[in-house]
Amino acid sequence: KFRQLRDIRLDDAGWRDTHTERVLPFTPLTSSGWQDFPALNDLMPWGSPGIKANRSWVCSPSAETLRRRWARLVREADPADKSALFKETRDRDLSSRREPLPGLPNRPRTVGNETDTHPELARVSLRSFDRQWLIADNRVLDRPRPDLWAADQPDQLFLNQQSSHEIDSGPAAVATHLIPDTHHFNGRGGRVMPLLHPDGSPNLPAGLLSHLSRSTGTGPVSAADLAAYIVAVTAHSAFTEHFAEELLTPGV
DNA sequence: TGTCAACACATCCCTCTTAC
DNA sequence: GTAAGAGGGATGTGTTGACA
Repeated sequence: KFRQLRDIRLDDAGWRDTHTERVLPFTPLTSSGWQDFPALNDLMPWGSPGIKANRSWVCSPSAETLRRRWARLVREADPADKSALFKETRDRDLSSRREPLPGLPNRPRTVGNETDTHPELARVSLRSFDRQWLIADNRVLDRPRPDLWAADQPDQLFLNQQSSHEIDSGPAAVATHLIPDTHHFNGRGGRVMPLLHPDGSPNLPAGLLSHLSRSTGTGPVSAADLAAYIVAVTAHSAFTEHFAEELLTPGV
């Protein structure tokens, strides 16, 4: 039923997906049925890497620990010590000014001039099945991914696939309702595909749900139904073992 | 139109831990 | 002791948007 969604042609540069115009590496034809299925990117076109703080102190299993760290940073009077505590990088330093993340309060001061000792905290998915607290502040996150924060909503579901490294065991995709870290999948990158856009509309090709509703004959198919189906098919080791050779090229 | 800063993405490197 | 994997972080390259 999905076959018509994947239409790949050969050109001078390699295999090109005619829907996304993405050039794919040469891969041999297989008898596993891999080519018969759509890529996850085809079903959920919008994706993003997860958040990347580039400093470990902003994340902890304990919210109280983060409050203590933040208060210690804000109260530090020595500029050198404050800089060391903060761990300045190319993208964030004590003088950085940033727009607030969607849905979070504005903090107009730089971290260097901050006086509020109460940080904004959020639950995030640091690794698969590893939920932790994060200081949800654009001034301390090198790659905060504002789009993901904008898409955070009660019915949201983030699917995550390994997009940059091969996998040879375990599930080929994982799901979480919390905003994932960039290394959420297995500590090695991964691409996050939200089920819903920031405006609440499904992150699916136009007409897909109605097509599935008609072709399956099971009644209305919702975005959540499709996400559950994707997880049921891909998020277990049997899928990875069956398509082990194909998964040497990252992407599900 | 050119410059610059911010951002996106991928990749590489270093350190530490764990298994053998 | 050594190799492999995991985790954290730096950085190269390209894109985009603001602004002079």
